[in-house]
Amino acid sequence: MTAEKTARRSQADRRAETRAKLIEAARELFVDSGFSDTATPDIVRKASVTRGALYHHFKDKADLFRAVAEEEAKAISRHIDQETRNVADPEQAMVTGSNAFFDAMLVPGRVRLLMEEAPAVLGHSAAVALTRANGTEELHEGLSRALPEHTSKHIDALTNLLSAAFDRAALEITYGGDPEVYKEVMHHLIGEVLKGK
Amino acid sequence: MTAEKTARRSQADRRAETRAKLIEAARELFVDSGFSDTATPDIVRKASVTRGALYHHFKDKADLFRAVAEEEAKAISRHIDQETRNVADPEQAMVTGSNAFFDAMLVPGRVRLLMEEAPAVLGHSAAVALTRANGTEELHEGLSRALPEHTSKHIDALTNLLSAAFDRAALEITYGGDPEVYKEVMHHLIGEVLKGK
DNA sequence: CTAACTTACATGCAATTTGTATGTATCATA
DNA sequence: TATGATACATACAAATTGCATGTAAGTTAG
Repeated sequence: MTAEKTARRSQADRRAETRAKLIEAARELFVDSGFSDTATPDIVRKASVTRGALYHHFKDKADLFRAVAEEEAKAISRHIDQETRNVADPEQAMVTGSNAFFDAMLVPGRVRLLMEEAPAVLGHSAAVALTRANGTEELHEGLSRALPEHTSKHIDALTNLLSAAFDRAALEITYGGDPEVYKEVMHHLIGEVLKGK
Repeated sequence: MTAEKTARRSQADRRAETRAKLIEAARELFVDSGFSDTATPDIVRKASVTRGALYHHFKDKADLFRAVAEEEAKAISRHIDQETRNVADPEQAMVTGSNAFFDAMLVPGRVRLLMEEAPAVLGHSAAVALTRANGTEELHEGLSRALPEHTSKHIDALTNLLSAAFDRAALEITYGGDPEVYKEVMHHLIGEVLKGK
């Protein structure tokens, strides 16, 4: 039974554990204070490790932020995939996916991390690449089916712009906007686009 | 004739001049390196003033950034207002305003400052407040005329979401996206929404 | 089983950077 | 021209970052 009492942990286990502790502690502080107002000594204190561990696992502070943001994006992806997994109809998948997106974005800190901090810390390209995997497929799929006469470049662009609207809606909701209003308007928006065939 | 040879400048003139120098130097560096990778000693060196002057005029580095961003937003506003000034028809004003927006956003650095850095440095609310004055009136006006059956809350939200799409389009264009494609899709998007009456 | 090696961390340090406190020059005004 | 206010200049203390170097824990060849 592999002697479970602290002794003789495998390297992989040690590694995974301290990485996880760092990412969790960093997430909390980045959410509370933002990237540049969070100091590495605070992070490691909260994680109960040393700065040496941090710089062993991550290239620099921004690299740690990247890891945090990636975890967050993956969690969102997982949630959306799980919700839409059994929805066959493309149009229904868009609705379900959209609701799942808003649902996932309610988790405290996600908006702050992915939409406010990430673009500045990682740059726009890297930031959208993170959320690129979030329900975009369902949206893209639905749009290209509904608008077959459009070129793929146009569909891509349209997906991108609607995706930006989704992001803004989530942003406004976390800043006190009425969730129902924004969801309705968002669905209205998509509805009009789909109708426009 | 107020002795124009460096001597005896008015306080207001001194003030305005060093403020302008600081804002201009800071703008260049913030655009090139981002907010947190720009150091105040570099800013004042480029502006040919001292750090004392900087902290006399601005509360802190973020306050200087705010001034830079405000200047930028005002410049955009001026350009849009100028272009739409003589357009009476609300629907035409939306088209003209939209083109003016994209035009204004082509000025190097604007996207970086207002859309990438500002949300992280000033927070989302302050950042959107800056661009709130940018062509939003034309958009809001056009939408509420075309969709009279919607509540004002819904019109506000719709304006906000379309505004986010505009922003994303400008962002993608500066990152190499095809301007024509994004403009077309943006106009298509608005067209569908207006039609949907 | 142990010596050699690799990985994971710990600690100390040097360089920047920020904001402030305090001093000085320039301008306005009575 | 004296007095006050405004606009800067300089010095400094504290905080922060990344790296360099040292040590311990884990892995593997023989």
